[in-house]
Amino acid sequence: MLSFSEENHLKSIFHLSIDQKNGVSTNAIAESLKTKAPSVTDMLKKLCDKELITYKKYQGALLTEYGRKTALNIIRKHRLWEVFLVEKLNFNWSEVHEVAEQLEHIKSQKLTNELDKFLGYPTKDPHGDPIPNIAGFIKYTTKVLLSDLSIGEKGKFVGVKDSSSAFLKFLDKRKIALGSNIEILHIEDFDDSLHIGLDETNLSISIKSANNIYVTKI
Amino acid sequence: MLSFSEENHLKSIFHLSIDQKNGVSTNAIAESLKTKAPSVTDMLKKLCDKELITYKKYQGALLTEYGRKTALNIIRKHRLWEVFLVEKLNFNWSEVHEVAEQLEHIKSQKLTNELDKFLGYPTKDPHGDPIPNIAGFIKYTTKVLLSDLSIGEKGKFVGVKDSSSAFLKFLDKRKIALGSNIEILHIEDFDDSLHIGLDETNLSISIKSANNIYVTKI
DNA sequence: AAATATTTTTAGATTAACCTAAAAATATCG
DNA sequence: CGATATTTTTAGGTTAATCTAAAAATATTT
Repeated sequence: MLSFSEENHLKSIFHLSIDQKNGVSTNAIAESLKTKAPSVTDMLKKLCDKELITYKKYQGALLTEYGRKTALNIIRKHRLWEVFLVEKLNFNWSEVHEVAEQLEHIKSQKLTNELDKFLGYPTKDPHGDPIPNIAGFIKYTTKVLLSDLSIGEKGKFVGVKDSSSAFLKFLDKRKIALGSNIEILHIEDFDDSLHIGLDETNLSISIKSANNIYVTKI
Repeated sequence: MLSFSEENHLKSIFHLSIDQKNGVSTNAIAESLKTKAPSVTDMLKKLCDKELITYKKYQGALLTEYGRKTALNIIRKHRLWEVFLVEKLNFNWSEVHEVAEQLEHIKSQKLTNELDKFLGYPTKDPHGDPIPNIAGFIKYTTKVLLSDLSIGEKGKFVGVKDSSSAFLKFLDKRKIALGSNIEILHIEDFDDSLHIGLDETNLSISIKSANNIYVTKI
């Protein structure tokens, strides 16, 4: 039975592995968990003993297949709870993360699978991130950053990169919601800001925002 | 912010206070939490510092008003989650306790209150125990043990005293469910076992079982 | 490639939540 | 009521998860 801290480290390693072929660095994990490097080193040794990761001194951490499955199960729970909070309990997508961080640690296979069934086997969480199925399989959809589109191209808003509360509220205010259709109308030369067509209206967003918005080309 | 252990101690003190006018004893708490007396002594000092209980050496623990409200909030969450598990996720009443023990520690006022709303503001959990409302108010119903009824008296099954999984499964097997109408037909002299009329059928149960079944007289 | 900078690990402390063994206080019983 | 039993506390130890400071290894830069 894993502790909350062990689970959080695994999850962190999983997320940091995505854009990283080699081992995940001690410092990166420490930063993502808001702890210090020595604490992470201790934990890496423990996770290695439990065969959840492979770890050699100074070489960073890599998930084993067992560790990967374990991490995916935690992420599955996190995202299912997020769906529950938004669809059944009137939470906004900007306020689910903190609560899901707690709920993801509840241990009960039956709970997870019944929740999945109750929600109708959702494949995406409220931020557009894919939900691993019971076997740990993730259905990725090809998506690009809004900032990668050229003038005249159109995309459908399918997810956010940084799902911080502040950014999600920013999107709410501008009525940019998952599923919105976005067309690049113009790119400002001097600050790279984008003029976009959003469903029926037009607006302007910064390059920083465009770097946080995932779309599928249409 | 209270730790899980602090919350569990509070809950234990609350439950043990029910049939106890004086302070709750260290040993009783230790037994209910499956820890040892010295661990409880440590925790009582801490809870006293936090003004959740009053505690004098050798005198046992008494909840303050603040401690009582805090304990009731944990119990409220526990019982709401039990309702959720049974009504929405197909759990049996004999398997909800363990999971609710975890879920009761999730910290989010909004979650608790939205869950309450989602469930239609239930007043009883699946074992017939009352659910405190948001203000910590509990609506007690007058109930007696089945073993307190005399021959010829009738009662409606409204709750269990010991809600151990084994006892709940025993009730399931005999189709004794919350809401069942029970009539005392005969009491066996030599072992105090009861012959009862249950809805349309008759059966015999031990005095030990009758001591675990709450009914309202009808 | 040597010097410097950065990262990571080791060493040793701290805190929370538990424990055992023994001492102290309270309760019970003849 | 005094002896004995029980309960509770104290004293001191353990483990998990954190920390700081310093040492060691790796990476970068000139």
